[in-house]
Amino acid sequence: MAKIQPGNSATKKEAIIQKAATLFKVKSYTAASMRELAEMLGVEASSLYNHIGSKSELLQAICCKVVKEFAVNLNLIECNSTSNISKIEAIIRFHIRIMLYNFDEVYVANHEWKHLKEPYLSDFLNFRRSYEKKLIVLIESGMANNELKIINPYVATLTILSAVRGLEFWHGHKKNVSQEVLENDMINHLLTGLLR
Amino acid sequence: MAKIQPGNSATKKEAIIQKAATLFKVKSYTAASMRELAEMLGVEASSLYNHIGSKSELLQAICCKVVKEFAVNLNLIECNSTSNISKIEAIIRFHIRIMLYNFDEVYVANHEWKHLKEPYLSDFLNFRRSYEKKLIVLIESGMANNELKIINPYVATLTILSAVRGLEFWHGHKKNVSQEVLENDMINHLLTGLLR
DNA sequence: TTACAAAACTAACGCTTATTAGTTTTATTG
DNA sequence: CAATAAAACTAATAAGCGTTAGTTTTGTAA
Repeated sequence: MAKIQPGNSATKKEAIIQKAATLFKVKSYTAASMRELAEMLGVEASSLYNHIGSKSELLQAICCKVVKEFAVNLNLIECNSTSNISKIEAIIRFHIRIMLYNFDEVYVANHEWKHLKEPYLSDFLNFRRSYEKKLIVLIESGMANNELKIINPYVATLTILSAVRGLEFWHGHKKNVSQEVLENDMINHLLTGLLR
Repeated sequence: MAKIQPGNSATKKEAIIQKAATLFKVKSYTAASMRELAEMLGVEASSLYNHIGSKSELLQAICCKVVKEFAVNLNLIECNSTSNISKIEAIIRFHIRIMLYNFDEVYVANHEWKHLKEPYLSDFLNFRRSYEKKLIVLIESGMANNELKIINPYVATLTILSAVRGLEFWHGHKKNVSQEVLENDMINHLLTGLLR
């Protein structure tokens, strides 16, 4: 009869959510079982239900937490940064850092949101749409005042968001590239291009 | 007692694989059931086993087909293109086109490879690693002869591959952006940057 | 020490899963 | 028309799933 140790997390529920994120990342949401999750925590599956409501609640908690972190940060950047370019820079840096410090949860939100139930699924997709839209506006504004060259703003946004999303692949290889090089070179690439 | 119609596919097995790709894309591999797949084809689940060996064989077929298409194309580009820059251009164009014409299969390969069984899982990961490595070498070569500016070649490769991988999001919005604009602007962005 | 609440346990429920076996229908060929 | 092969069917299997009910243990505070 082992007990769930909150560990770094504040509550036992948070400890379960954190372990769930790790499990869902490795096995995917549908393939992961509550019995496996319980084993990671050293208890029986049914014991989890003293702390959580359901499996899908775990996914909701993970995705919701990630959404909040992106929302808070984008708001911060919109208020504090000056030029459009510096805002784009700050966004890229944030994506790299959240990938470093909250990898499991961000990965699960990016890959498993499909299995959210309503209304959480709609909420999640609406947030993503609005996040993308804000970036498009940012880039359009940068084009309007001659900071940026004229290309399709949706394509530019897609390129930037996809590039930072792809940082999940960097996570396995990070020993070869420092965080500073990654941030600076990716910003350099996306802003000034690869051509000499 | 409906029959499986090969439709555009050559054989009935290929028809099943194509429908499986669509189903796995929408529901994910683990959440998709053979009963659902059978329903899409208008037969009972057990009837599928007259044509295929197992569920996981379907995933293998999808991933294997995608790997082959990328392998063949990269080989073609390496032989026929001249400068490193034109090779990179050709690779980006190919990724955009395969996303347009083989979306379901590429999507499934990108998202569900995790559920491949050995040795197919190792084969898939090895291919991806070697594909990435070839791009790194391409970029290093471009830097060596002053075509490209000096940034970390792994970061540049990650940025490019992630950007084209992110084209899965374009698939839902493609009505607003033509294929030509997408190809040209993404190449423009990745090669010459966003800055004016 | 007693009382109470938190959180673990065991056992089971009803359901879904991929897959197999055995049978029947359909289509093709001699 | 008869024979054969392809491909459908029905029915059942064993395993695993999330979750619940009821019970027992554990830790805390009066």
